[in-house]
Amino acid sequence: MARTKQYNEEEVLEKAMNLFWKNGYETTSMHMLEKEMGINKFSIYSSFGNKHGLFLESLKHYKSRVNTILQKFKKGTKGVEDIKQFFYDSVSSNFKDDNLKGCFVTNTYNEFSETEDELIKEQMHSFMDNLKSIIIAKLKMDTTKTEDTVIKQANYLLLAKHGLAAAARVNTTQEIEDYIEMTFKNI
Amino acid sequence: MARTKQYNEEEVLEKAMNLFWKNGYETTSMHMLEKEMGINKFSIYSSFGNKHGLFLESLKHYKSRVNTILQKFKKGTKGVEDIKQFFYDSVSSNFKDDNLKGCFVTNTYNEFSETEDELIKEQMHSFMDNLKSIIIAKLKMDTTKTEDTVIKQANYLLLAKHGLAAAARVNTTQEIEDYIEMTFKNI
DNA sequence: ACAATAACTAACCGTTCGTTTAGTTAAAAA
DNA sequence: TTTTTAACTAAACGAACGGTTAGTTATTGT
Repeated sequence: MARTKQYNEEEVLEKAMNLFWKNGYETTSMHMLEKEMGINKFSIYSSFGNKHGLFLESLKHYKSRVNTILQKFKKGTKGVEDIKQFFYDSVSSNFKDDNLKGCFVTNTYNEFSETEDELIKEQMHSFMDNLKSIIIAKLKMDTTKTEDTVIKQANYLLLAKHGLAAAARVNTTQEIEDYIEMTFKNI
Repeated sequence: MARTKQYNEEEVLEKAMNLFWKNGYETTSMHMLEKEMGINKFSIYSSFGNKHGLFLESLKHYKSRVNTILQKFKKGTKGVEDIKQFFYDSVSSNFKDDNLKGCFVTNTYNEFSETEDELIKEQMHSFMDNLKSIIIAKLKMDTTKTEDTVIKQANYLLLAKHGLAAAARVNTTQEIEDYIEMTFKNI
């Protein structure tokens, strides 16, 4: 063997993820990534292939990070109350260090909505489908709801979650809280 | 005087607006604008200064176009019912010619949320503030609501409208309709 | 100690970006 | 008809983009 890597791939990936999360794909340049990750282009390309590959890995890394919240959500037994708690958990990470970046998946969903990038779309759909099925499961815990009501409410909540993630970039904690409370008033 | 312009400034601005609306600011290149507007770079620069100026004019043009809907909204006398109708009016234009572009102002709001562009932010805030004051006026038509309730509901609806505009790019007519109906169940 | 090899640096690749400008064309004023 | 001047064309500008590569450095197994 030969020389060992002087950087930790997961560490620099975390930094890349934060930059992509904040600025989106197109706005983040390789130059910015070099500076933020603390390694140069050669190292980035040898570790992640290209900018697109690095972005995909950042997305996957993000998904594995939010998996903690998602697992807690899945395990809940309180139905609608779990969904509401999940909403709160999702935005709370945003207000930790003053970085209002929204949800990385939702941001990406919006930025790539007009493109034909299959790899990105696959990541988006798997995340959304998973989320939807969990929401449906929670709603069905209330056995008085009809199948039709469950579907309608699930669609509503998914859209509300989408909007919440987008709004989390620009709104205050209070506005977000009011929004969540109001959203669950009639569910 | 000398030679007359062979293009109509408002006509080419309309085309530029549609391109910016669909793709956002950064993704839209001057080359694309040349092709779409049907005039070349020189003409664009002499009429609109630069890309940023053209974008600002496109935004203003958009705002004057949606002013029709906004005036109708303002004139309404049915309170909450007017707000709901405004939500429907806002998304209906999207489904006319299969172009799911959302709301141009909201798209811009999201794209520029991390920048320091004062001119853009000014356009955003004037639009949002105006919208909020109209919503508050409509809510206050129900005199049984307390001031606190009005503010909370106004914030809720503003966020819902924001989310709706973002979702209009990716969701189906049915999902959008369900979302609006469900949104107003909580008011 | 030394050869092998992977990690590194830095300069450079071809494109495309937004913007400018030299040169040409055409319409209005004289 | 001639002069003036703005509208036009097209080529070029420097900077930045994502990506590559020749050359150097350092660590490993022998």
